[in-house]
Amino acid sequence: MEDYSVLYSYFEKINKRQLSVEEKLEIASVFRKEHFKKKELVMSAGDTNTRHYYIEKGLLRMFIIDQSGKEFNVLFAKEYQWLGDLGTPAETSYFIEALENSSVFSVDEEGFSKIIGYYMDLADNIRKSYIFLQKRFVSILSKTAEENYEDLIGQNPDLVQRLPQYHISSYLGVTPVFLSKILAKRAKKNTK
Amino acid sequence: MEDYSVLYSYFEKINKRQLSVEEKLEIASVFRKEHFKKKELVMSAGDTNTRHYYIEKGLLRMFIIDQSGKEFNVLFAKEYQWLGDLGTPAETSYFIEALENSSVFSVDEEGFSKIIGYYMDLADNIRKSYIFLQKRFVSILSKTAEENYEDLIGQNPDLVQRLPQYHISSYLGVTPVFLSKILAKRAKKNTK
DNA sequence: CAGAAAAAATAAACTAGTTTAAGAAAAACA
DNA sequence: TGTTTTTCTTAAACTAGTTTATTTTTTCTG
Repeated sequence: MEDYSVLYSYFEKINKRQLSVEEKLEIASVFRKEHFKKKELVMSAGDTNTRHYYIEKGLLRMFIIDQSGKEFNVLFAKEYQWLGDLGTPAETSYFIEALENSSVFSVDEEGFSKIIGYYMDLADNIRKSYIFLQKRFVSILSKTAEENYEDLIGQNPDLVQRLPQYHISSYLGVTPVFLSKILAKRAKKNTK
Repeated sequence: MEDYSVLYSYFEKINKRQLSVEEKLEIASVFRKEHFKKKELVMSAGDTNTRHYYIEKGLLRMFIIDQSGKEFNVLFAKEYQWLGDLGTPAETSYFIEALENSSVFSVDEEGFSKIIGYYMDLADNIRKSYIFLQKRFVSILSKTAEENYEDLIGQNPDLVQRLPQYHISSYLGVTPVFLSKILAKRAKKNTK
């Protein structure tokens, strides 16, 4: 029997009270625990009815592949964060890949609305994602790659540690080569 | 007495039935009809409890001003479209400005949830905005400004007519000078 | 319709970021 | 632990896009 305690804790936290045995049973009945190995694909463009994932452990990325075949990282998600295509059940244009061996609780759209609806405002959830993306959008367009890197390291120092550089560069919208240049410049500054 | 017929039609359309007199009265009681002259500011960064706008006539832009003082157009909205900061009631970081003399129906967050809730799924609305923004984000990062211009003209030919070039350039994330270059190149191609 | 103001075009010098390629360092693995 | 694979660095030539400034064109207004 899989351990659902992290998931229960999550709901107890947002709900600010203990869960009853019945509630736990219901949660366990709609969520499925899944394990993904590093490099394993969780979902692919073209999939319909994609699931939502609450991450127990690990690190994943959501990305797209554009017409020219280039990958572009839209976002990263780690322990205790949600990840999924909010556009479901429509056909997704995103891929999700595990960057570390990860364990997640997954739920389909139906279960998501049902269970999440009890505890949190779904609209509010999407709203937050929207606001996050808007900020990221403006930031990437209005700042230089160097400034955006500084912001990222300021806000998510651990992510920078855990991710290979070429994933960060893709997140920042620049080539790995250019990010490497930025880092070289940065390193020089810091020794001086 | 202001004319609310465009607003009623909107609700009748999404609702797929006629509205009763009582329903119309309720709508009229929560929505306020407002007129904005070209260049007039509808909302400003720092405002809280911003309103939602359903546009009867005209064209507006939502934009931010970054740290360096540069403006950046996030989106345009015209007749029969909704516009507003989905993050309300929190302090907004956006400005909205009328680009043409415009008339709109405005409603506060409370009225929005109340009335809109009857007819449409609010979450779904935000979800759509989110998906739109995600597409735009990826498109701007993965394509050249020239490709993005072609996309825009393909999808919104009228907008390109109605907007001054420098607003389009800001929407595309480039300078007006560079957009002008793109257009010159385009014009040459089309005469050849 | 003239004059003023706003918007667009053009030019030239510049910089942020790309591309390709090759070697160095680090990580994974057997 | 040595070997293979993956990741990172560096270099050099290039391109997309910026900046500043000037001129031309278009739009607005009295």
